[in-house]
Amino acid sequence: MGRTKLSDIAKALELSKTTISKVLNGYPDVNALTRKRVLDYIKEVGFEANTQASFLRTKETKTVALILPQISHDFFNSILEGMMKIAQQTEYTFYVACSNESYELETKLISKFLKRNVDAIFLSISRETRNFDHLRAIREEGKILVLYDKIEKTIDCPKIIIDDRKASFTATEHLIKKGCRKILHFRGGFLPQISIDRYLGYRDALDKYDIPFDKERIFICENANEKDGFFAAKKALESGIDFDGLFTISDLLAIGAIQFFKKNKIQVPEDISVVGFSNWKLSSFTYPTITTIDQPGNLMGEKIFQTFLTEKSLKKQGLDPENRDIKLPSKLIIRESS
Amino acid sequence: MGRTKLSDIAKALELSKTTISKVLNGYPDVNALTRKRVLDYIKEVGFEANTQASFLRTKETKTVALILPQISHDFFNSILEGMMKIAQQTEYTFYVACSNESYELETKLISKFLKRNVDAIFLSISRETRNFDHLRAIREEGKILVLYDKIEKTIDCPKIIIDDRKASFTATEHLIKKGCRKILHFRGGFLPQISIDRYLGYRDALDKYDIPFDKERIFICENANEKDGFFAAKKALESGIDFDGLFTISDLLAIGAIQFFKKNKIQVPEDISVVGFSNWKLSSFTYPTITTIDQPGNLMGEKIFQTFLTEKSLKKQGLDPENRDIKLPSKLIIRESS
DNA sequence: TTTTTGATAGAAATCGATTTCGAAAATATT
DNA sequence: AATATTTTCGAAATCGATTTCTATCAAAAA
Repeated sequence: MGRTKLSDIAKALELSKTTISKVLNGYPDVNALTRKRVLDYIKEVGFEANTQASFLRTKETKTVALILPQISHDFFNSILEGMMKIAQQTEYTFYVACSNESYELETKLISKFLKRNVDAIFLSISRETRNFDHLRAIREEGKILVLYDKIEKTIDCPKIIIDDRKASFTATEHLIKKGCRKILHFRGGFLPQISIDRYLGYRDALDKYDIPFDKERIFICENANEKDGFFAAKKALESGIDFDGLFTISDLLAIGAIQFFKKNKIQVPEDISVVGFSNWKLSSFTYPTITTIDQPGNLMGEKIFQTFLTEKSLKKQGLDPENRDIKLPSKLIIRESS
Repeated sequence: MGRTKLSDIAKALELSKTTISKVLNGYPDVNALTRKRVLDYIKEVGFEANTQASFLRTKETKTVALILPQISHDFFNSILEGMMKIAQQTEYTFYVACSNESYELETKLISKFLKRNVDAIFLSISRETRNFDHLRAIREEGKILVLYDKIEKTIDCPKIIIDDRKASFTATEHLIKKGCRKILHFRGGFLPQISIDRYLGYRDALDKYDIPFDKERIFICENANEKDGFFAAKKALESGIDFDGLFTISDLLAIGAIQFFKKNKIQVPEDISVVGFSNWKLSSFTYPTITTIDQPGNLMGEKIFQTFLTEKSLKKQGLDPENRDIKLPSKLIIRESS
């Protein structure tokens, strides 16, 4: 038996494959009555063209690939969730893969997906990535690239990001309004754009309230996890510099730091107010619960996919899109740690 | 330009497409020297056959689909993670989708993936699902089905599960050894096999230690989240029955219950010992931290994929596999709540 | 020397769709 | 009534591989 195919439909309706295909693809040279007859029958038997076979002529697979830098991360998780919700309603299916913050794996995955002829690749650049030729290759193959969260400004493609600088400004301003004047900042590495932007937001807030910046209060945490937070807090205490606030670029860093503070009888928020970033689910279950920035992951997932769809339709019309970057707003969630 | 294809290789080596294809697919009627020449050249230019085109003859897409019932759930997340790690090393790519515990969406997704001609579907059955015809349809189309975690015993296919009954036994036994004799059990609905098995494990432990079973101590929580845990605890307290222990089928239920207990000055673990299930990341950050059962999600993800591979190779050899179910061990993680 | 066999390679059909181009019929124009 | 134009449809080529079947040539057997 097997799945019904175009030729089955043609035979059943005593028409040619050509005509059926024309109806399917909206060609004008089909009689209105014939068209209706075909459409009715197709709906009745639930026919859909075989994507693999169509590909040979159309070069479209109706397939996209989402590459995440991490998988066990609430934010990337909710991006995945948001994208699923919206992509499942379309004819598209999507591959998911994880670069594990590795440049090598990232290039391998992209090459694999290009060989699979995906229509688009959605990528958040890995922490390790310094070279961007593999991204240009995507566009050279005529595929659509959408960068999200960790982007590279010099690549010509749509980019969906959180307004990190503003979010950081809000977080830092919150600490200032709580009375903090000596605010530590646990930042990420030097390269990822988000790490830079969050640092700049922190500086913006200090500037606005005429608080002198002291680079001794900045600590770099390459891996935004509890351990790094714990040790950064340790380094801060041992450095002898005084502090009354802490803004970290991840909730896990905040948790690690708070664990260290607890151990050393530094009370949160009495002695030091702490603000994290990302609104991990667990940040509302810790003791104390953690003030943080909520990133709209679901929304971002949806926007990525929608952006792909509009990009595709623009391309089909031969139009050149411009200013296609999207900045999503974030929200300060105030909890016990501040 | 475009990607190199079989005919390009044939032209470059002055051979026919046939011969190249034969080398690719291991046919014997190719001269050893010719074979080497082809293989060398293929490696040099990094050629791989176009999967979509191959499909037309072979009916294989080198594609599988993973359907998760929930996405924001640490356990299912680590399954995804484990599967990625192993699948990324193969030529396979995989689609991911989420049924959201909905029967309707589950059937839709399966039908979508079958239309996409995936080689296999990996499914954890949704909470709502009562009818299993859509699963039989997968096998009737000649595709491989692997059930994991939430399985249906009557379907003839490989099944990968955690030994839930034993895990529950261990968890309950742990409470008994801590001195509890009046142990509450917050269970799931009546249908999912895991809910039944965990309940049976609880009973097993009571039986072993000659503790009378009291059905008044069983509370059903349809949604294994904090809210349900909170209200189940409330109902337990209001029912007037006494208790000194609690075993729940999810960490979130435990967290919700503990929140209620805290509010009502019932101390954990002094007044009541609590054990959850799943080892969510957050269960080690709550106050108190939660004793729980760790499910090897990564391992399960790997096993699912490996099982598919062996199932496929058996099928190719025309062998009928038997006893292909895998039960994975779990581990009790003892923390402050008990 | 002739015939048989085995090893090796290619021609052509095929998978299931799309798309180009031409033919036939219906309609409009002169 | 003759011609031009539209409408409508289908034959056949095509996409990039696989697979069957046949052809060739050399070596072995007769």
